[in-house]
Formats: sequence, C-alpha cells, structure tokens
Amino acid sequence: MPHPYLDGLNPEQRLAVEHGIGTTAAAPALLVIAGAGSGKTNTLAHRVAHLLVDGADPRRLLLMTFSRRAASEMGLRVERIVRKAMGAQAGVISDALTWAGTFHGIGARLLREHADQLGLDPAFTIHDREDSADLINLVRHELGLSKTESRFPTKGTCLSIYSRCVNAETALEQVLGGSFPWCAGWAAELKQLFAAYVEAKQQHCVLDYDDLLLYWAQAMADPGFAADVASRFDHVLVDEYQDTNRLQSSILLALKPSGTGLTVVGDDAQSIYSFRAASVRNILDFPGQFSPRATVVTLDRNYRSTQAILSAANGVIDLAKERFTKNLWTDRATGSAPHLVGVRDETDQARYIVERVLDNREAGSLLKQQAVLFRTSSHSGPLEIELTRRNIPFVKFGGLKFLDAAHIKDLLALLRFVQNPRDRVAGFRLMQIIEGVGPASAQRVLDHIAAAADPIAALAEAPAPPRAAADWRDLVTALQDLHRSAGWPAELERARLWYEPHLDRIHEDAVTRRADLIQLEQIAGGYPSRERFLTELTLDPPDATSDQAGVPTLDEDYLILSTIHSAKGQEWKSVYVLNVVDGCMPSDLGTGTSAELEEERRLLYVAMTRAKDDLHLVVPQRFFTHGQNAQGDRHVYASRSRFIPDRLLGLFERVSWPRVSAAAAAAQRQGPRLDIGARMRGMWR
DNA sequence: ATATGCTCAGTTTTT
DNA sequence: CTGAGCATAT
Repeated sequence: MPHPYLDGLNPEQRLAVEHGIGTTAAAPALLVIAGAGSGKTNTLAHRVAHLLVDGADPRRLLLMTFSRRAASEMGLRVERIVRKAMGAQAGVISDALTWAGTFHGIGARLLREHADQLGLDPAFTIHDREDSADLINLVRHELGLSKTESRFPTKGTCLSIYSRCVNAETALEQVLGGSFPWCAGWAAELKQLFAAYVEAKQQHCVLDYDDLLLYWAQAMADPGFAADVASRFDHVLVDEYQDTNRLQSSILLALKPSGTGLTVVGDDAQSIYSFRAASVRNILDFPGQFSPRATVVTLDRNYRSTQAILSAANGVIDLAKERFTKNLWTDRATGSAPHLVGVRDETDQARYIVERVLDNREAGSLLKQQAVLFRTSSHSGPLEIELTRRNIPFVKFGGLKFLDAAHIKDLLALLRFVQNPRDRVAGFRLMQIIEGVGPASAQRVLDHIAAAADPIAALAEAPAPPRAAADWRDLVTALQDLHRSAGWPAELERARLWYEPHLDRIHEDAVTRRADLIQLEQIAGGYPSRERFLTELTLDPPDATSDQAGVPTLDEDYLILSTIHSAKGQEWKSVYVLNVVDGCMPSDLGTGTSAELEEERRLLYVAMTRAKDDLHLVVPQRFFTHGQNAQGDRHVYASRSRFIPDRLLGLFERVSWPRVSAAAAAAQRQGPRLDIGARMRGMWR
C-alpha cells in the first residue's frame, strides 16, 4: 500500500519511519542516530503519524521529549501529517495523544494515578532544586552538620552528590571518588544526611525531581506494577536519548524488555547534560541490551546549514577523543565561511553584534531569525545593556527564571502549603514572610501541626508567634479560606490580596513586582486546577525572561538570546556565539577531567550547528573577570578557544573589528595613552 | 532567645 | 542582584 505522505523523506528517514510497521513479526527496538539538522523531529513525527495511520491507538502511545514545548510541537506536526494521510477523520488524533511529555512529567502523572498503590499521598507536592536544597539544609542543621570542625559541603553540593547517586545508579563512595573528590572524607556523614533527607521528604509528602524517576523505576521492579504500566503502552518513543541517564534507561527497559515497540532517537555528538548524570553510554550500549539487537539507522544528511558551516562544525567535533557518528553532509550551496571575529573586549563584542544584527535586518531578515548564544547566562550582560540602549527588543532563554524571583516564590509557597500542609519547606518560607516571625517560631508552629490529622485546622490552635500580632491571624484566615477553596483560578486573587501588603513592606520596588504577580495569575488561569498548575510549573517553568514585563506577544519581532543548553533543537538563519575564548568555552569550571572537556567541545559543536546561513564566533581579547567590585577593571587577556586550534583556521574567515585604520594603528603603537573612555565606563559599571 | 539589619562575597549548564 | 555570617535591637 503506497503512502504518499512519506514521499518527502530520504531513504534513511523512511527506513526509520517504517521500521516494524506493516509486518506481523515482532520487530526489534529501533535506535535512530540523528545528526544535527538531519530532520530528526520530522522523522519522529512521521513515525508517530505512520503508526497512527497503521491503526495504532494514540492513547496507548508514550512519547517522551526533553520539554513540554517539544511535546506539544510534536503533537501539532503529527496532526498535520495524519491529516494529510487520512483527511477529515484525523481530527481528534493529536488530542488523544495524551501521554506526551518529559520523563519527569510522565513520572509525576503515573505516580499520582497510582499513589494509593505506592503508599504515596496523592496530594504530594514537587520540590524544585532550590526547595530540595533548602530541605537538605534544614536536615543538615538538625544533624549538627553545619557546625563541624572543618567545613561540611554546602547544601547545593550535598544535593548534587545525592542526585548523582540516584540518577547514575551509582554508590556514594564511587560518586565521591569520581566527581566530588574534595568531599571524599565526608562519606559517613553524607550517608546519614541522605537517610534523614529521604525520611523528611516522606514525612512532608514531597517528592523531588529525582524521586519522580526513582519511584517510577523502583515501582517497575515489582512485576505486578510493571506489567500494569507496561500494558498501557503499545509504543514508546524517546527523543534526545543522548541526554538520558541510567535511571531513565532502566525505566525504558522495564517498559519494553524485549525492545519491541521501543524507539529512541539521539545524537551522541550533542550530548551536553552529563552534569545531570546523562551518559553517552546509554546510546552506545542501547543496541546490545536487547535480543535480537536493536536496529540502528543513521541520519547524516543535514538540511539546515551551508556546507561551509558544516565543514567548520565537523572540524571542531573531529578533534573529539571519541566519536561515533559520521560527519554531516549537505548539498546546500557552499556559502561563506563562518566568521571568527576578533574584538577588543566585551563592550566591542556587544557593539559588533548589534551592528551585524541591524545590518541583517536591513537586508530583510527578522530579528527572530537571529540568535545570540553563550555558555553562561551572565555572559550576555554587556550585550543586554547595549541592546537596551539601542532600543532593540530581545527575549532571553535560560539563566534566571521568573520563578526564582523572591516574590513569586512567596506566593507559590502559600499555594503549595494549601495544597500540601505537610510541605515544611513551603510552610517555613510562608510563615517567615510575616513580620516578627523567624525560623524559631515557624519551626514551633510547624512542629505543632505536623502530628494533626487536619494541619490547617490545627493551625488555629497553634501558639501564635509572640511578636506577630494581627498579621498572623490574617495568614491563618487566608489559609483557611484557600483551604475551603474559592475555586481555581479564583483563589489566586485571594492569595494575592493576602500577599500584597507584605510585598509593599518587604520590597522597595513593589510596583514592578506586582506586575509579575498579575502575570502569574494569568499563567495560572491556563491550568485546570491548583495541583496541575503547581506540578507543571515546577516541572516545566516558563524559561524566558526579558527586560520588559513579560514575554512580548508573538507578532512582535525580537532578537533571541539563549544559553547554548537552552538552544538545543532550535535553528536560526544567523547565529552569533559569544566569548569563544578559553575560560568561557571551555568554561574554566569544566576543564577538570577530560570527560568534562569533551562535553564543552560538544557544546561548541551544538552552538555552531544551530546556524543555517550565517555564523559568527566572537573572540574578545580582553575579558573582564567577574566577582569584582563595582569599579574593578580586573581582566585577563584571553586566547581563542582551544577547540579551534591553528590547523582549523582555514575553515573560518578571520576578521577583526572594528577595522583599524593605518593611522589609528600607528597611534596605538605609540605606547600607553589615557583610556578616558574606559574610566568613564568604569564609573558606572 | 529571637528577629532583623548590616556587610561581604560570589555567581555553569537544567528536569 | 541573593545568601550566609555576624552584631545589635527587641
């Protein structure tokens, strides 16, 4: 039977799409190695669509992606293809594709559905990284580990160690030796800490990110539960498989032990999440986990970039110690070589980019088709200043989140505490908003209600903090009102009314912060219930920030600023990479082991392969170090990233900017002059 | 005893 | 621009 909607695919893509469909025999698992820009998402969408056209039940299809945005985009594409194939009867299909989301999101949903069976309170709340660190800190204090002779690891480090043990399925001693050698002396104390942390989470009815996977994986070890969950899904498809960790791979194995009905897609050259315990081994070892072995299909034809850009990117990744995918190729016209731009400092870097961006816009490409990428969120600081000065709108992805702002966290703590009054971290934060309530009295109240069957009711009888007066009663009333619930999202207004007086008291800039709260209220309106709102907000927080209040509406034009990590899976006509300098790329924090260094190399590769037509790597010669006081001018003379050694220079066009005239160059050679400009800038830095 | 104000340092990447 | 640590006011 012919399938005209598959005609646009190349032979390898088609192989991947049609694998195991239309035969009666059980097909082995499928691994698709999909290079950057090789039409990976499109191929996966076609496979899903093809399965559906072949008669698969969309409700019995599990699709795991790296973000919810990716999941919903996949849904739209699938719908378009299915409609092309089946016409009118296709309508409801993508709505029925209900099991699409991140590993963590799917985990949360399964755990909530099976809460009783697993001994979980179905009202459990989810701790984000910061909440988890706060809880670890609480436990750390209780165990007296904060007053040790030599300094005990910070809460963040403790959590990282814990998280790595869980996600890599590795013993503590090994994790300490491999990734945290400076903490090796604390193994016994850490064990004690983690045991207490786990106990505290259970008492408070909270799960952290890792628990969403860990509980899922542990439950799958029970044959009854595993059979129950596995039988819900005929097909399991996983995107970005190179960024999954051991724990996730064991979940998959439990879902589809024979490999039949399992498809994973990824590219080992783009693995950039090992700090989150993702392991390239997952993708490399995948075929051998099954019997018969998984079928491997490689997509190496690139549809995105010009040959000149690909050659440079291939050059960079060729120098990697280990690699498994072939070089990408394209038949797109050669195009001009990527620019390697030398500039004097970060200020000039910002000016260069603004000039190029505006030139491109003059030539007809929208701001949205251009993106500036950087290793670390703070690297875009000088550029953001320049863009604001020149009145160029931009949206920044990655880095500081909307949810990280103190006032948003305050309000969310209130909602979370109503949802789950045993969530001590939420309660602790919430109570201390009130003037006159500090850690000690918050603890006392929480201790008092911890044992009660109905904690919110018990709150009324709890001893009021001595110095809190009327404000305390207001909080208790607000909590009781919300507990009885005015309905969602109406109750959010009630919450905001309680919080606003405190906002005015605590923050000088209450006016701008109030706008955020209103925005939060709008976001909340899009969710069906408090529980869904809280869950999805912690699992998939809005990840754009901009200097304007809120994200500009879609019809406006704006420049994209993004960390390289957040740029995964995206593409733009023009791409500018900031600070392609040793110390930034690779980050000097990531050069410890050779594995870390290799990951930094892949990071540059990912950045370069985002570009379609036009790529600029900017190399500032002078680089201001951070962590200095306001007028500081401490800087280092940086050198070009070690990932672009001399022998690769032929693949780039080298430029310096601004172009130095002969006279100016001569003047510069005349020795030191007063750089008044730098001093003036320094005054305001 | 407890809350809060002040000062100083430090800042990867993210589900 | 936030968190931790210390000193002082209640």
